[in-house]
Amino acid sequence: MGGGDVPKQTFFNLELERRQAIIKAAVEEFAQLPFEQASLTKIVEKCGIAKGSMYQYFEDKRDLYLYVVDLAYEQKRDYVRKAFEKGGDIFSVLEEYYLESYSFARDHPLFHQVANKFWDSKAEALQSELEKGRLSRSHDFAQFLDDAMTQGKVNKALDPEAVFFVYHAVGKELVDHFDQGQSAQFLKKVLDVLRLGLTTRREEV
Amino acid sequence: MGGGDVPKQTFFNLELERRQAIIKAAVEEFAQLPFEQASLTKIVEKCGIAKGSMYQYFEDKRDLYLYVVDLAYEQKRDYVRKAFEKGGDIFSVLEEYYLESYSFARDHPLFHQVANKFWDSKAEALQSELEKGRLSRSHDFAQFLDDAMTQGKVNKALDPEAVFFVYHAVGKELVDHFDQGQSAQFLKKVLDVLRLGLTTRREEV
DNA sequence: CGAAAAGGTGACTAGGTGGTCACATTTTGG
DNA sequence: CCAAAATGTGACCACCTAGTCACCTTTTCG
Repeated sequence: MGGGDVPKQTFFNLELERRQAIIKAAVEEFAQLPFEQASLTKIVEKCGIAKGSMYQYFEDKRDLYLYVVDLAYEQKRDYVRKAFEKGGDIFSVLEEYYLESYSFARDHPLFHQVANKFWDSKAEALQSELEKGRLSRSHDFAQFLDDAMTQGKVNKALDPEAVFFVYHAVGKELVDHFDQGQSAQFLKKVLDVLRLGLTTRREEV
Repeated sequence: MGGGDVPKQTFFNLELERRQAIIKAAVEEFAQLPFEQASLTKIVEKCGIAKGSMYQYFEDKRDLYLYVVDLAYEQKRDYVRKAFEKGGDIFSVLEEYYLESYSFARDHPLFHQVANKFWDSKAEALQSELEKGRLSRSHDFAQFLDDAMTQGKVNKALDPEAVFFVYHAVGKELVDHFDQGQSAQFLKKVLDVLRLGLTTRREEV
């Protein structure tokens, strides 16, 4: 989630307390509403600074938003990184990945909502950022899947693009529903559906 | 998608031409922007009627919106119905279903966008309508899946809720991407992933 | 000390929104 | 034919938005 212009230097010169108050208010607002509907006015009111001050720290609303989204993904990376470090086959890595995402959502619900809502943004001003994020994700997964297919872990007859498509869809839906208390049990069952497929297998797995 | 208050009688007393102009303008607006961001002012300007007139025909913005969404789903039903009439096993019905959805999106791109955007609505005023729609969908699918499992077409070891979850996620993503020119070929491949699962099968299918 | 630079401010602008209402026009029907 | 009912209208209301800028305060530093 590469930021655009990121905050100006003045923002980092701020006392910690003030900086944190701004971040807190912004995170709360952007967790509740998508970019287009979130209100900068409400943010400055919530953290008690003047409207004009905000424009000393950030170029505009988009700049503040992308900074907050960046913060959220920084936090999230600390969690999901563990899944890749542990290693194992593609299925155990994916399970670990979603388990870590789940922990992140539980430990940092506001950051989780911010990160998640980001992908639904329709605003013109965000489309290039979204495209960047999507490309980097699909590239990472393609690499990962390619290895698993070469190793014979994943059915070579499948279309890699279609596999990515399915995983992307299910992953997004999973993460979307973390707020609403989806259990780790259920996560396992969803991944089973993907692993095994719908039709009954004659072999034992 | 049961409407709320539906249009007032005055709307149906209107000359066809005027009524169609209103529908056309509303569909165009709601196809482009989600409910919250769509502008009633722009709609009345586009179809050349007075703001006040709109409130003679509809209770409010939500009422007009739900009417348009209803129209879209009426059209869509005419397409997807064919999938169920044809019969066949669960896999062929689902393939037919998405093929029909695809045709609908191609024939009525604006209606398709309206129907699709509906599910992303975050507005408080629409949540009860959304819940209604979701419940009726999941009920229909549950029935369908239950039969397929009883007949042994679908692996009985899978969790039905997890299967629904996966199908719902993938279905939504498929339909979302119809605008961007997804081919029938690709659709088949995505359904293959669901049918067969990721891990290689020892038996031939 | 004092001047210049940096930081803070909130009233203000311009532009939107959904919804209303007193009034004008048209249609209906006794 | 005329009154009453139905319909059409757009200026207007209250409320919101992102962003600006002239002015004030604080900090820096020669």
